[in-house]
Amino acid sequence: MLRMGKLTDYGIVLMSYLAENTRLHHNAHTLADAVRVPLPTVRKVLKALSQSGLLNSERGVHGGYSLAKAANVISIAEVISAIEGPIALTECVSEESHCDQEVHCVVQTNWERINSAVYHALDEVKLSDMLVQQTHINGVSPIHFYPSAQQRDTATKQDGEIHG
Amino acid sequence: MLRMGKLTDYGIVLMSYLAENTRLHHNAHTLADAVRVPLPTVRKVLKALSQSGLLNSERGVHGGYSLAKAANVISIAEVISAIEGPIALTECVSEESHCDQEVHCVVQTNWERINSAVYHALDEVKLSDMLVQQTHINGVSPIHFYPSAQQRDTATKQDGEIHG
DNA sequence: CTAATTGGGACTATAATGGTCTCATATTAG
DNA sequence: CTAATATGAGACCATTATAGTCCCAATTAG
Repeated sequence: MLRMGKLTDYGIVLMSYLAENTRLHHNAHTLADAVRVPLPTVRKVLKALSQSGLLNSERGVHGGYSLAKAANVISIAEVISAIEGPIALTECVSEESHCDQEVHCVVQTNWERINSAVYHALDEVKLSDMLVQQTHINGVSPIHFYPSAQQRDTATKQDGEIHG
Repeated sequence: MLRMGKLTDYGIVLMSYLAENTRLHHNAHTLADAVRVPLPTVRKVLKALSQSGLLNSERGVHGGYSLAKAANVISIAEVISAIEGPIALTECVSEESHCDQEVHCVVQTNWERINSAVYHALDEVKLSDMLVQQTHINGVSPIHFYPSAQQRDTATKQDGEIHG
């Protein structure tokens, strides 16, 4: 399986939630509650998202987070990059890598071709595309991403995967 | 970084090498030597590739491996799937997953959309695309994927990344 | 029968990830 | 001005996944 971290998973869910509920006031606590993910973990993700400029953050008593751009302008590639770093399937195509065997390597250019294909694919999918197909009216009812606390607690404990 | 295992990396290099040198006889030892990757590891990768039907294998004294299909028919998606398993960025979209929270999860369908985009992108890149842009004449001179054993041993040891 | 080769699977050390915690900084309310 | 609430930055550890290695069975040629 081509791997993406759980944190990135959380990130997309959080962004989707924020895109759905633009009216409400969102802080880390509220979001952790809505998304049913432990608060410290949610904070970590939110931190990364705001550092990358995808979220606006405000400190202080009435601080919180909000989308920095419209949902149809934010691509999934951006969200993934914000948390996983630049999209690159192997080390050698990323900027910081300095592989000793670089001079001898012939595969590099072709790897960039693969990465480019993946990046463009992810860049065409926008955050707003994650919201469609919901059976609710006009954005009034917020998405129910996760089971309620009670449901989660009564469920036979699996491995904590947040969606399945 | 969106992660792909090193073994998959080796796999693509091996497949590329086989595509370049269809004439030669290839066994695990020969390939390990050509690609400058430890023999046991190469064997592991070759095993996975032949199990997925991308390589034909023959046992016995003069056994070895050869491409099961033409290089322009084998997609990178196939090679990746052979080693990493089905291409899925998160657990929930793979077949075997059985997440307790499945019934409550609304994000799933949209995840499939992302995965589909990535898969199609990788499926359009063929193994033959990895061979172009080489400055050699008509496939006579084999690709020099890796430094010679001497070069590798004298190089300051990094983390063993095979290309960069 | 012996040598060479792949097939299948177990095993271990290392590295990456997820998750948590603590303190510093900022902002508002009273 | 102080207390309360919120984010920012970063250290820390346990768990998990991966890479890499090794062993033995099965197969084939000479």
